[in-house]
Amino acid sequence: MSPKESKKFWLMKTEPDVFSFEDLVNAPNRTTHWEGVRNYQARNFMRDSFKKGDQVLIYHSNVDEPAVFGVATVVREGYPDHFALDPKSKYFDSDAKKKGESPWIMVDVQATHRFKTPVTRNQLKNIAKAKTMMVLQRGARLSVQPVSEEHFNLILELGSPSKITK
DNA sequence: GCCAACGTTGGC
DNA sequence: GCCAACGTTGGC
Repeated sequence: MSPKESKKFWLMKTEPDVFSFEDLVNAPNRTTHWEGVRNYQARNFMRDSFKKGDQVLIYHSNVDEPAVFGVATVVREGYPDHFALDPKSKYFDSDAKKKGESPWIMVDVQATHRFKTPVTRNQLKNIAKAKTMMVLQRGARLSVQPVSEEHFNLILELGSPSKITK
């Protein structure tokens, strides 16, 4: 991939009932493996394009007030999501089990900055420069998506990030 | 809770 | 390969 095509900024959705930004902050070393992505396009981003040091906006979906809560960084690049092979996991994939290997990919991310003010979807919808963000488009279900540097910086300004030091 | 939009599956 | 049926996502 040429440098021009490489992406440095991403957005990842999570349902906070399942795993919230604070869960990430409270995880050992503020780091977790981002398992359970079961969409090919999202997987391909993690497999082919995620690089160490890339920055990721963490977005809460499927809640009353969807919003970006903070920033994480990629600390381990794509590797097989073995939860697909574990019958006890909610992310079990019986086809993968039959083949004996997982076609799914996860990455490790570490929380770096918490927003003093989460940047809400409603807020973004009212900002002209943000309207083209993928996450705001109607029917945009992709759970891992690229974000332009401009949009990333805009959201950082809006969120007043503070570095997490604990 | 509703339902539009989307991705996947499978019959043909 | 088409496309209807189905299951899921996720905003509202």
